[in-house]
Amino acid sequence: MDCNNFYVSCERLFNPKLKNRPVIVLSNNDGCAIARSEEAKVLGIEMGTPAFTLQEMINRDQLVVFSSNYTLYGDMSDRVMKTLSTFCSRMEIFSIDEAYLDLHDMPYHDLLQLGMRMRTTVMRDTGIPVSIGIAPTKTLAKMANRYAKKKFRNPGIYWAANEQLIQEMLTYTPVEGICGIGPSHALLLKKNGFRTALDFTTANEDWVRLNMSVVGLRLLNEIKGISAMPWEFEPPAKKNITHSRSFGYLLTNKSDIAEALSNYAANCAMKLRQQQTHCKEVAVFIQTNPHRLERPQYMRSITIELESASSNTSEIIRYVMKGLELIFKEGFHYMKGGVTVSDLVSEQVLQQAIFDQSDRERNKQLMHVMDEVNLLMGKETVRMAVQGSKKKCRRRASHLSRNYTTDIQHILKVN
DNA sequence: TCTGGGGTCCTAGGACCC
DNA sequence: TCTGGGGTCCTAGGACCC
Repeated sequence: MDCNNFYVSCERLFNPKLKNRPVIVLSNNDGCAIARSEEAKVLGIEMGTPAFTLQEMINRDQLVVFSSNYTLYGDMSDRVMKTLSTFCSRMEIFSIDEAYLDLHDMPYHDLLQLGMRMRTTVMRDTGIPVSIGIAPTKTLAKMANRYAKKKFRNPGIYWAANEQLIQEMLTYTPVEGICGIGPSHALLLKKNGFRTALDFTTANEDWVRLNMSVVGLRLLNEIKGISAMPWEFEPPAKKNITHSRSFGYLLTNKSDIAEALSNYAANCAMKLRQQQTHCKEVAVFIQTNPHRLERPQYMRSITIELESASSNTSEIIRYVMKGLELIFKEGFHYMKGGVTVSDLVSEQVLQQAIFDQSDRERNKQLMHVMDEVNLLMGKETVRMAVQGSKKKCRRRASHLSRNYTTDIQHILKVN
């Protein structure tokens, strides 16, 4: 199952006038287009088109544009997933707008009918249009989903129920349309005479292993109908957590960058606590604008090992500041920076460093109180001094919609 | 002025061990 | 004719996903 133009669909839901109009949703900082309505696709707007190149269309009212509103999309995603899970408990949520359902043991003879019911129920209960592909393996199911979108838009569903229907789909799908084949492998395959997914099924296994590693081999099996991707019904714990952003403006002062990075660090620390892990490594990077080749470029990152694993906001900020000291160079216009925490360990199996003097239990309570207050009063009510004031938040989002489903102040009023 | 952010997995090669 | 063999761990870089 895959939601159609998900972010755009969420925005339209609360703004029905946007039906049949070209609509796009922009990335963070209103940088580029990351979701497009069908009408916007027809206008030729590609994924990743920089927003400033679309300004004229927006001014002439030919295009409606939104900043991304992840509070809204996240909540709508929960609703879609909950609705789907009433049909089948063996469900793997793959991304904010996609899920795999294991229909293997479903007591249905006609899976097409089941799929139709899922679609209409999700539409009725959440208002989000979805497409469904049904096939023997995950990769084929995903392909069936794309095939449904392209060729069977109206029912929005494709069931590759037998060899012949699978073959039709494989013939139609070019190699780059296989999920898992990116631009570089697509090029390689085409150079070697494999144009469609059906061509790929005839590829020699040793050749695939050699040129595309075990990942390619797995893919080959999957499109031959042999399942090679295990199910993950529980979301696995994250192995890294990154928070990185364009600053919104070019920064030259170390203190401004420090403020931004400490906010990113605080976010990482909060996510660590949410999944009950600590990190043993902190990495920081800063970079200038790579699109401005005429200006001096600088980009550096550094990874620092912690003395003992931590999820403490002030401690992680301290390491990030230390990293910044080491990599910052005067005289550049910095555009973007980020913090990654890695080498994560579960809170339970913590080992304290021998010379670690800090009062762990007390700090833990402090963090707990901070998280509770922030949960109750809104994100970032309690902050570390180095994070600066919330008002100075530089994120650009000039076309933000309301949090219709999560904030009582934002709820729609009906006259 | 202006071009996103957050992940995962795999491989080759080096360092190191007995 | 010929230099031992068999491992593990780490890292950087590549490829891919939404």
